[in-house]
Formats: sequence, C-alpha cells, structure tokens
Amino acid sequence: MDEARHERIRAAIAAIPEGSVATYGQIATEVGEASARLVGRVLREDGADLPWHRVLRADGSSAPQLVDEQHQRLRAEGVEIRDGRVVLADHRVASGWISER
DNA sequence: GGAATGACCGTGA
DNA sequence: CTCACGGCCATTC
Repeated sequence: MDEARHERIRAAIAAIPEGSVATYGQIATEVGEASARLVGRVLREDGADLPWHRVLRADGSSAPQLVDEQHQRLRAEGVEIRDGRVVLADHRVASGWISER
C-alpha cells in the first residue's frame, strides 16, 4: 500500500514548524520507507494543501518552476535567503522533528 | 518487457 | 566552490 507512505510523507511535511524548512532527502530519511524522488512526486500530486514551500533541495535551492513563489512565501515567514538559496544552516529542522515533540 | 522523465542526493574530481 | 556521475523510486510512453 503506497498510500501509507504518502500519508507519512505528508504528515512529515505538515509537521515542519513555521519559519523552518526541510530537504526532500531529509524528509525521505525521516519517514524511512521513502526516497527524495518519491517525496517530490508526492508533493507535485498532493501538495496543494501542505506547506510545500518549506521543502527544499539539499543545497537550499528549489525547482525552477517553484523558485518565485517559494522564495516569496519563505521570506514572509522570516526565512533568510541568500543568492537564491535558503540558509539551511539556520532554518533546517532538527532530525526527528516528527516524533519529537 | 525496456527506455525516458522528474518538486532529488551523496560522493568525488 | 562548482561540475559530473551513478543511484534512487514511481510513473509514463
């Protein structure tokens, strides 16, 4: 049942605190039964109701078609962006943020 | 059945 | 720091 994985992936993304961000790979790792590619796919299909703007690539950049709105929304939450890349060092959530309180 | 595509990642030169 | 390669998983042709 891949629905279960979708569910866990969506839950992980929904659990990202405001003002924080996570990478596709980080989410995949946290969820376990997933991969970065799958996370991206899930967001494309069913990410409309999730804080998808808090999900970035490993280097802090984002996909070309998302850059505009992504940066806009993140800045609105107080996330610092430098030279087209989010400052992961300061805003990346700590591993285990899901089950962690 | 195989090849190409995509909201990707880690490693090594 | 940047660029190139192989690996990753699921969908689509």
